[in-house]
Amino acid sequence: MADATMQHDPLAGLNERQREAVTAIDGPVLVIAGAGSGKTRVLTERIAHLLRDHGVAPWEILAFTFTNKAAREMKARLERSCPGALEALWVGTFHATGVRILRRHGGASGVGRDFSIYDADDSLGVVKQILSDHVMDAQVARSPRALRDRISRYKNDLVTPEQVLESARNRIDEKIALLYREYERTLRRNNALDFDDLIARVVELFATSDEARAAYARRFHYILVDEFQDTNPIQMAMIDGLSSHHRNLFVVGDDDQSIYSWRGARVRHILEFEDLYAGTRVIRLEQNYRSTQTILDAANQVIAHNVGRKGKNLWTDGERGERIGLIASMDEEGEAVNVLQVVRELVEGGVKLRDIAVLYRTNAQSRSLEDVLKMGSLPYQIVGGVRFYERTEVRDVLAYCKVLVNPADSVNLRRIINVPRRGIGKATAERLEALAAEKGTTVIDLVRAGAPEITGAAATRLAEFARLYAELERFAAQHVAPQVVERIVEATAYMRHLKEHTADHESRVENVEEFISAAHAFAESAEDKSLRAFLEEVALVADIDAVDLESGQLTLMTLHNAKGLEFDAVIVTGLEEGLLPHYNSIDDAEAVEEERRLFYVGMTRAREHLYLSWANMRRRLGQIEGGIPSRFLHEVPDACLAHPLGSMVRATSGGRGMLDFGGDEPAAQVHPDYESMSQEVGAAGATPRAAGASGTAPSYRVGMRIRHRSYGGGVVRRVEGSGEHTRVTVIFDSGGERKFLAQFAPMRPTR
DNA sequence: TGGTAGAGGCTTTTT
DNA sequence: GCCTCTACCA
Repeated sequence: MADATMQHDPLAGLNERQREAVTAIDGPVLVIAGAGSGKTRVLTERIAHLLRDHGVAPWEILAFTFTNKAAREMKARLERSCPGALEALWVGTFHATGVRILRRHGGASGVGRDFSIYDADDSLGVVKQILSDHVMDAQVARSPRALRDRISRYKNDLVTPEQVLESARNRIDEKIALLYREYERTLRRNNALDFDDLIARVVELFATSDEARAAYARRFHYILVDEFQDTNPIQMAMIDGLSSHHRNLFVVGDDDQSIYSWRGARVRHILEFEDLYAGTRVIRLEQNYRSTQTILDAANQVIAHNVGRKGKNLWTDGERGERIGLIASMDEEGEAVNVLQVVRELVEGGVKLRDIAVLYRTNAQSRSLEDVLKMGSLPYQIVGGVRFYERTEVRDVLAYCKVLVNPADSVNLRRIINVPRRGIGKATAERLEALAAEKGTTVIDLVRAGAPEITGAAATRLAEFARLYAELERFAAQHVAPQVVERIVEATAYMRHLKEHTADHESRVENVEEFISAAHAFAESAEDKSLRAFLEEVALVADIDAVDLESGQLTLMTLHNAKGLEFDAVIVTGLEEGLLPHYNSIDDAEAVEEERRLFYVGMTRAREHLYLSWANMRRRLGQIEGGIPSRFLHEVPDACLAHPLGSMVRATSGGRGMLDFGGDEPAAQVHPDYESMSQEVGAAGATPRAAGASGTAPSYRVGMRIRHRSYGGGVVRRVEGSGEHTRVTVIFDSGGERKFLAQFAPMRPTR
């Protein structure tokens, strides 16, 4: 063991508190880990310490992370510090771990081992199907989405349909309880589990079979939980079922970073952990290794406005650092242009593009940023928004896969039975479903059996579909995931369907191709290359899992997605009343505190440079609304700001125009003199500012020949807008057509 | 049964 | 402002 320690000492380079956390082996431990205090490191080193210095076997350890990405990274780090034998170590999200347990315990969870995993969209399909099959109160049926969310909340709070029914106070509540019950039945009939079930069924399994529970509790001697502040009751029940026996439960979290209460997470779990687990050792990590003192001071001051917290104060040995920049803009487009300008200045100042993040409260805010970025030449990646696997064309192909793996899946069968169109209309589909219900069989079995009740033209078409399905089924039985996916696309002539029936078929075809590539990529790395395994991976991936922070691109994402990440420079945008804090939270003191935590999470992502941005006007749902600078801005001490907030607010409140910051200033500073800034504002319409200090952008005319740094020569086809909003559409000699923002595009006229 | 146009909802955040 | 669903007609 001495040798092992020589190779890698898990305790080297840790501070006293971190060391204490790593070496507190037995019994419950609660680590309150402030932002940037090295909690990931503590978690990994603790596992390494258990493995190397305490003779713990890898299969005795179970660690829960918040994302698959975090799990992957933790495993990679461990592979470096203690190579080998990590196969047996369980590190994953609650959902992924739930699936692992449920696949092993097949029937115990009320579904077969080959169950489908329903995502939010599938669940919504179930709710809609129930609403259309059963005549429901108009009031109940109004919002299927809200109903689905409500069912999800019930499940996360361990509330059964029966309990909802008992506590129902009116007819509507009763109807909802019945709908919830029917939803659960439908899922079982379809041999499907939704996201919440992946954890709920494990809890149920533990409750009904003490044998199963004890087997896991005995196996996993050491349980670790990351991001503990974001666990919800059902996850807590799972943790408790696994650890109540030996009580070797190590949880790490930060009550100030609890931002998932809407998903049922309870800060209570961290605040009351000591009461739940008697004899808990509490360790606080408050030394921050990430941010400058200025950023920490600002974040500390902001979060101090919250009442419901344990209280902590982050400090650092490091530099005071530069002050926080403010970006005030006229509207969201101006904000986007200013943000791009600041990014350019940062890059000129030596910050790498991949170390810069632009954060926002809602996905919708990414649009204006993206519009501007598209026309510039900065490579960027957007995390989230319309998710890849939620696109119609991808879901269609996915639905074929799901039905092939689990033929009882009537929701997805309904999706594909007439896609591409094959003349099996709504009437026939509903007839089949009614027949199946009547006979106590499944739709697919009726299709396979040829359903004698269906006659005429519909019968012929149904027979054709049955033939197609049988062929795919035969093929799927003998081939791996990528081959099956390709076969589906081919046999259904899906690409032709896209070309004939959709307007934007080019990008749709690309998406389907990307889906096929994803299947190939999966098959290259996965051990189990089956379609079922592929579907499982697809179901559990989150957008953030795919983010490549090494890719050299600027990253745009929501504040929620930024949790756990860090960047040299962070720009938090949309700091306006109504956006941050959001409208839906503004009237509720507790909800506002969560919004403040969200802001706090955003601020503490930054290592050196932090910018806060707001706009005076913003389009929301097609309406233009006035933006009042967020109350949170006023909570940042003036001493931390590069400019007094008051002057910046006054400068923009008249709505005179977009503020422009001088390109000659060092990266961290906004324009030093707001008076001169205002003058520039007045002139902004006439003379666009070029990026950096290179003077004004060239003026473009239609027909002019240009040369672009990346795309080469081309001809100007259109010129729109004026001043810094000027957009130029260029047809390149290489064939492509592109649109640029004149002031930023690296191109010039050639004659 | 399939195509189209208009209405209506949505957007807070996601495993 | 955009997407999805519904109603109605061919």
